[in-house]
Amino acid sequence: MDASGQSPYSHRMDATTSTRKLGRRPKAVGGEAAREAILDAAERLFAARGFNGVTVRHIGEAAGVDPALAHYYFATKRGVFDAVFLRRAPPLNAERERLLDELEARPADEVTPADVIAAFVEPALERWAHGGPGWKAYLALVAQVNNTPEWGGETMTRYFDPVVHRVIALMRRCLPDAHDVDLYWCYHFLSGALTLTLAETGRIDRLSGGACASSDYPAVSTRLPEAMAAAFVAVTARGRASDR
Amino acid sequence: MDASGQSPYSHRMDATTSTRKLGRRPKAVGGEAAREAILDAAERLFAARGFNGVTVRHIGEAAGVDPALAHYYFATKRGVFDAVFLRRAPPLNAERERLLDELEARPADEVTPADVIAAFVEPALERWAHGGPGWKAYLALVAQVNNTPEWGGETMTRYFDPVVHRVIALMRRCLPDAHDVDLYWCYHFLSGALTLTLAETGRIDRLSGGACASSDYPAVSTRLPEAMAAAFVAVTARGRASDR
DNA sequence: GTGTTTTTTCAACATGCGGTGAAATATGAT
DNA sequence: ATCATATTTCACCGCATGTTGAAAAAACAC
Repeated sequence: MDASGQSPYSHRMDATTSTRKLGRRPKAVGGEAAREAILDAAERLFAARGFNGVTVRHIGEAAGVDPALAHYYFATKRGVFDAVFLRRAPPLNAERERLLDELEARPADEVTPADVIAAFVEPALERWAHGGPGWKAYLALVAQVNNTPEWGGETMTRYFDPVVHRVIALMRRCLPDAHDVDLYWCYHFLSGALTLTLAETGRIDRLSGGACASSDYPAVSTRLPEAMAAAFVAVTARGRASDR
Repeated sequence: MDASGQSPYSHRMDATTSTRKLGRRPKAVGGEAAREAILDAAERLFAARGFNGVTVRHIGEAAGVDPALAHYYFATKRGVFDAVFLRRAPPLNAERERLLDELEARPADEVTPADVIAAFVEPALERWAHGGPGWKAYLALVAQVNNTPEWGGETMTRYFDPVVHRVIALMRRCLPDAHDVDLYWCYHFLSGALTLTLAETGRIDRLSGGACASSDYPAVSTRLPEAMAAAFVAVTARGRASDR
């Protein structure tokens, strides 16, 4: 379709270091700025209204940019969405891996289920609370995708399964008698509790008559690991007669 | 706009009893059949692809009906959605209320947190497992709305808050030392775990390599109340120094 | 049958959609 | 300045959208 030498759509995470020196690829700072503006706007809009509730024109307008630029950089609307989803996954997972490394280095009897859960949820919760509106929108988007039938499950699998497998493995280590099926189901419950929190629908605010706030990071940070650790312990405590 | 005597869009839950007798309103059985066909098709499509992922033409085609009929019966696409959401809420909540009545009639020390949770989740899980594809789609739709920012929280509040307040009240009765804030947050986690289950994304199937199935009703029914009851107990066990 | 009302079909509307391709502009090397 | 490339703008395409109003068909009362 395009006869130009360089195909435009590519994830260039590099080139940010040498923006002003010469080299064979100057690339332009203006280009990257527009690209990021599109991603930021799309991130916020997709999180608020879902993939089908947003148009390329909305994104362009919100980013202060011609809508056709979205196609120039990402080829298609779905390409914009994928780029949004991809952008913040590596740093988030990297910190999760780092915390899991620390736990793995400790003796097994010095690691509690709450520690493992905290290593999984805390990197997300911390960015959700203190990472700025971009992270907040991104995590709400992840939460939304996690609860979307059909392609939701597959998308989450692709981006987040490796770290989850490590969480399960660590949990297995500190709950040696647990059946794997129980561990998977408990992770499933944990995942649901976490993603509903990140979605920040405001329902708990209304339900509690203002006693609780959807955005209350300390309230979640102290209760979620405690609650779900108890869930893991209770469910895996005894041999189970039924199923499998 | 319309000069005819009877405005067409109205929730007529009556008239089903006297369909064949005379009276001033014969109403027609064909009409109700088409109406239900539209709701069934819309239910399935909205659950699978979300409000904005479905068109009125899709609904008409899936229902085997002219798309304009959707406007004849429900005035607008949003009207179809609201009618879908409304249709199955009363029977679901009615059974929840019935089970909560039973628990309320029992002495407080004979009701466990797991009982209260089961009274809340079991009516949903049972229909999800054995209620047929209509209920399955409906519950997936509820799950999706529950995790939708902005209007998701408000919609859920309107339809489901009364029964949730009764759940909290019963939980307060069997955990007398609990702080209300802790109860609300634990309900929030429970709600997240339940709705992710009902969304049935298939993620746990992939994650577990087939050891777990998203649609495994006994697996959920035995574990979810147990897990979340332990969460309630653990979080509310002690006086909490932080927040509030 | 006639007449009335409800239900269904059909064609069309204004608008907005994702996407395209060429022209215009900016950028930087030589 | 000149040229090549990267970026941005703009007009436009074909198509799908929600919705409408009038006509046709069916259902029913008499």
